[in-house]
Amino acid sequence: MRADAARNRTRVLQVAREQLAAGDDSLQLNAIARLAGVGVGTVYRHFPNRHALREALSAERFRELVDEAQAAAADVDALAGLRRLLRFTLARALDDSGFASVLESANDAEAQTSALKAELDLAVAHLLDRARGLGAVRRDIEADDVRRLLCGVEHALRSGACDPTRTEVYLDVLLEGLRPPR
Amino acid sequence: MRADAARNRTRVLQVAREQLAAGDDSLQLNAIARLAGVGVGTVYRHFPNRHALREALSAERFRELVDEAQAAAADVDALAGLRRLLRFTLARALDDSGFASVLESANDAEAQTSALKAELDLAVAHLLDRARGLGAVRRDIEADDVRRLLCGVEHALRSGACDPTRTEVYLDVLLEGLRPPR
Amino acid sequence: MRADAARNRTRVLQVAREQLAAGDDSLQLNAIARLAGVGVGTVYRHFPNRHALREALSAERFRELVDEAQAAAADVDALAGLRRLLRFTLARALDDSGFASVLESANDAEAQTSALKAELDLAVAHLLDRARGLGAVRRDIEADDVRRLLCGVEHALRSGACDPTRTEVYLDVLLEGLRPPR
Amino acid sequence: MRADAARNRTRVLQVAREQLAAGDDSLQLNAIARLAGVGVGTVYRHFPNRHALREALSAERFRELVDEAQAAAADVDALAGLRRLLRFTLARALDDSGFASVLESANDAEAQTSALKAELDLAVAHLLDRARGLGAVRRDIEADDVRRLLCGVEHALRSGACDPTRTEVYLDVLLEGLRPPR
DNA sequence: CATGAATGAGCTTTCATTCAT
DNA sequence: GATGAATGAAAGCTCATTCAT
Repeated sequence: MRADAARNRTRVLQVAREQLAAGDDSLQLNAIARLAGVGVGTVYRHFPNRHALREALSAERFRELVDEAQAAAADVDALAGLRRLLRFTLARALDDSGFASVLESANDAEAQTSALKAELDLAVAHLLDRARGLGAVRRDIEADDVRRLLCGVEHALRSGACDPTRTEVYLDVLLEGLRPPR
Repeated sequence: MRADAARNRTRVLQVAREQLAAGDDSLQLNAIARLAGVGVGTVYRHFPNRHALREALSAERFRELVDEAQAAAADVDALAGLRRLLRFTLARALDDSGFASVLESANDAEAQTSALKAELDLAVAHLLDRARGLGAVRRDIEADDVRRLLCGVEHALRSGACDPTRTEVYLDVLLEGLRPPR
Repeated sequence: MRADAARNRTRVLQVAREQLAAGDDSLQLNAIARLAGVGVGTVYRHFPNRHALREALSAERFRELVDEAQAAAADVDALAGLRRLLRFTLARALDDSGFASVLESANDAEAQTSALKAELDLAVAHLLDRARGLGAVRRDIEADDVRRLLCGVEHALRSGACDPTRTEVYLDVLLEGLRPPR
Repeated sequence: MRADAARNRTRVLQVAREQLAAGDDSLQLNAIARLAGVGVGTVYRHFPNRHALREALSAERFRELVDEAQAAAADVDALAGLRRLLRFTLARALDDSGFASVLESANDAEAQTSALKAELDLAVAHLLDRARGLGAVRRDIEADDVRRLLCGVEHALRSGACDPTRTEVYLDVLLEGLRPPR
């Protein structure tokens, strides 16, 4: 990538982050372009739509999530690792709706996002396999399902007053639900 | 309500339904007004925003859901009733995203919707109470939680290819998750 | 027209005039909207394109031209009237390129412009008829031709350094050319 | 000029001609570059703007016009030569708006164009001188004026439905107008 | 209360031009 | 000199919402 393009890309991401920090989730590409001192065309070239921008904004945190998942997969106690990973992911998704939407979307704008998602699902698949060995996870659930269900829980938590006790309860419901039926 | 007002309201709802049936979920108030041969202002008077319109469109089906919930609450087998009710609700929400959004929203536009929701939650509360007596539902879950979690599951199902087997699995995960932890 | 619409229309025209006075012939609808404190949509609603705006800006001066043409048609000396009218029109067209483009265009955006043009051509037709009676105008030339040829002369004058003596010469060439061939 | 530069220049001109032949008068430098398999920068190096490209595209036909003018200047019947030359030029300008714009412009992009124009004006000046001797052209008209007035006539013909009879009439008006006033 | 023209913010595309490589 | 990705100004459309009539 050309140096000036990289510079502009960085400025755009920086401004977008400032907007989010200021409590504006709308990520209006026009406004961002103006604030970044850049033409709209430049923003659209780098990020063809809002979702692509969200993906770029989430890339770093997604990388961290993948690391976390890999650590969890290597945990001695698979069940504890699973619980910790889901709690970690849920907290992050609740904190950052952009991140949640990237995690949930079935249509990635950037190949890098799909790659990260694949890496995540791979680590989670290992984790699930080991947990299954302990009788802690049912047979008909894959990494993909866990990701989707977790986003569902995040959704359920968002729809209503933010109540920290609900977070723990819903997370527990999910973990119990993942166990093989009695 | 004046006779012409009632007529207009009916026409608007009818056109909105036609639009949805034609596969257009956008419910653009301008377009609906035009197709209904009515001013935009008239549409806005009856339905201050898209969500209010969705509520009106869902009222009938919501009423049916409440009936179903009351029947389930009266079922001899509370657990079977719960499962049947959740499956019924999920099917409806998956079939009709407007209905799903009304079911999920914490901010009702119309008092009637809130009333229906209260009636629903009341019936579900009874059902849960009885199920709890059978050891089939954990203590820290209310009717409200069930509604939100079900919407979460609906969300999880939507995010990805429509796969009927997933519907049953996710529903099962939810029901298992609702049971008291082992 | 609604009072607010009329107000906005007026403001837009006023700003457009200011822009022209400031030497900016580009008539950018976005810029005008901004300066007029009005949305772009409003400008586009009133004036679907730049040409429509030019027509509106020229309406008054076009009306004056029609009056002048009617006066010329009533002149005792038809030939003098014709010469005076052509000189008047040419001066105006050279002074105001927007006016010239409205005068020349075959595709009017507003019906009012077409009406004015018809009125102009009617007056000129009378004038030509009388001049023909004096042997001062050839048979195969209509009012429409005179208007187009005058715009051609304006064009010829514009293409090159502005030289007042050329104006008189070219005008004379046109008037001599309109006479019946010897 | 380097061999590859010459090759590129040729390819660009060829593609531009194909575009014009296909009815696209916009001569978009980006599109032409793409179709020519060449960078935009290369097109801009050869032709700093659209007008420069038009001049290059017209060079050959302009050369032919100059030849025609020199032939006319050598014609025994100066008046017939003048008429023939004007008719020839007008036909060419009407057929090719790019050619017309090059003929008309007061600001040539390429020195070669200015040279051709000078050569043209010289031949026309001779022709006019001889015609003046026959009393067929007024004193206050130069070759430059004839070129501009002819472009004016072309303009007048373009503004309106294409009507071959008008071409002859307007041309006649011009020739009559060029004669000394009675 | 009904009406719908009017409003204007926002979005996205286009394209002439620049400039880093 | 060649290259073409990158730039950003401008254009003009869409549509939710308002408000004069």
